Amino acid sequence: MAEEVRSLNFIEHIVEEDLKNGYSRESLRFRFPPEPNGYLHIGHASSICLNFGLGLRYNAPVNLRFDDTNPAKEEKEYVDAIKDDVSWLGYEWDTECYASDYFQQLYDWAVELIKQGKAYVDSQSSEAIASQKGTPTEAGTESPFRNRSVEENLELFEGMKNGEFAEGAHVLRAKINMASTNMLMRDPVMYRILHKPHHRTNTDWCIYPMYDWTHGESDYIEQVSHSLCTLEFLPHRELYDWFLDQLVDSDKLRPKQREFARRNLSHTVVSKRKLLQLVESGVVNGWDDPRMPTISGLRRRGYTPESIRNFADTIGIAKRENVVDVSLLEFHVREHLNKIAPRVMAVLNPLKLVITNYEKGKEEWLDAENNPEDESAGNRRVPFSGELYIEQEDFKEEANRKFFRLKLGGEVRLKNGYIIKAESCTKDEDGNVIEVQCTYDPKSKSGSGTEESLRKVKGTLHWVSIPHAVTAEVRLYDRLFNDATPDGHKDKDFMDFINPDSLQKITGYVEPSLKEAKSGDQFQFQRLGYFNVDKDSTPEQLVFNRTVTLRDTWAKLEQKN
RNA sequence: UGGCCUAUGGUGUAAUUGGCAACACUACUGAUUUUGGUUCAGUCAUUCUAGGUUCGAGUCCUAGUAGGCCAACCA
Repeated sequence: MAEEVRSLNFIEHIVEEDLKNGYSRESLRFRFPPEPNGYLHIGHASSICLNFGLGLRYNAPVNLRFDDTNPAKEEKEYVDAIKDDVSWLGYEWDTECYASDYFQQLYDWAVELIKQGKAYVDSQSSEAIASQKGTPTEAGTESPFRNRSVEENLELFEGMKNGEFAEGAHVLRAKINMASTNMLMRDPVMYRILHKPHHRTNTDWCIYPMYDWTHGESDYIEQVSHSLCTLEFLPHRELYDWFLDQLVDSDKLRPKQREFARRNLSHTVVSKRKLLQLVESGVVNGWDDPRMPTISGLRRRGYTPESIRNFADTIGIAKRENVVDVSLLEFHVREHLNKIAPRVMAVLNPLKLVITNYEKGKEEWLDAENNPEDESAGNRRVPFSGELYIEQEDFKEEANRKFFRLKLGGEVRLKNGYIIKAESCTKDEDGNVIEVQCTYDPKSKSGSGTEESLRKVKGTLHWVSIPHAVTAEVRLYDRLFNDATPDGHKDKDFMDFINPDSLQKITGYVEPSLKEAKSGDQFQFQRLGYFNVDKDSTPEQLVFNRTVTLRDTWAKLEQKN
């Protein structure tokens, strides 16, 4: 067993340091805390892999906690989708938690804060409160309600809870410091009135705690040791700590918040608003469209959990701005699929090839290796006949020596089959080649062991026997955006960079072994790319998605010329 | 004009905490190959700038520069 030496990321360094300074290994606990207001995307995947990866590394529990404090935006549908996605990525959470389970405890603590004179009910409009907030360079001014008596605050807060007031009538604020250089410390709102049913607590509550007054406290209740979030929450840390200061019991673990940079993927957008816009404008066909950077989209596209986990592991975690090139993600799917995907033959851009010296009506079943990378994958049989499809790109009447494919008078091997020689071709009135006639060498059959079968020819083509071919709908996906950072331009909207050719639906011809392929099955169409069976697929009408093409050095060569 | 964070090849991350700048991807060479795939070998850096401390600085200090975050009854 070669021990892989991976250097620690800065979060792991922090944990190691804490371990050295008295934290016990048993006290470690992490959490992944999504708000159930949308679908998880590749950015969340990084966070999931970070937190659950830490759990695996330290054998520590990881909670899946839903940060469900805003009933206006949240739905059960999202809770279920999130659970699905985390599970699919291959992780098991210790406890399924909901911030809404802590509403009563949070309320009791808030009452405690009021009694200590550290929180007060403000009865101004949100606009008035905002205008008193000040700016980053100017201190704010104190609310006229800041010094209400404890009794009055208690009474009003209870009234808020009991539904005696309209939305917006009052809020509960922490009494901290209106002159703080940190805007978040200027008497932040802890509770607002929302007469909206919650997907779990229904109408039990009509006041809802804000993020800052929920997150750290939830971490504390769950005894999470390290609460990891993205960098934009860094200014929240002071407040996170202030709230904890008010209520932490010295014999219990005190959670700490640490921040890392969110990962940005090139050629994509990830904000919920923008993803929603893509869905609603019909640019894509839903949240799980294979072009979407959502986890469900990636899954439908044919990405494997392993490939996403390896990707997350490779890009690591740090604190600086970043744009990870999508080619790294593509590398990881190819790497994984190369090991596990059975090879099959499919022709997507057919050109008819007739073998003139092959006996009319004859068929043969040729032996084909399922996966050269995996001996245990075994073999299958592929039907061969005198009329085949090959790719149009694989034939030219004339070409230079760099062209390893079929040209008139040239030889090529048909994968798993015979060596053929192109003799002539026929064209339509526009001059397009519509059929190629060739002859084959009957002694050159692959695996037959004859001298002729061992003969080296430069090119090998994939093919499908026309009488045996199964037609299938094939969806060729490409990047959704033509720009590396579609939402990184001040003067242009990200929608301006939509790639109009991100989806091309064609009819392909596949070998008959694919007839039984089921939704989710993954294949390598040899020389073309990796494809999976879409959920739209039926036994009558197969549907394949192209996950990613194979690396194509020939295409690059051609492009240069 | 305030506070805070960040800066290492084209990209992302490392560097035993002051000791030969490493790994992966991309790109480019070449070898192997019944997938122009895979695999294998190789090429690509004034560590943002300027000073300083030190035998020695990516790492420490000072001053700049650039980028990011912060004024929701969102999370």
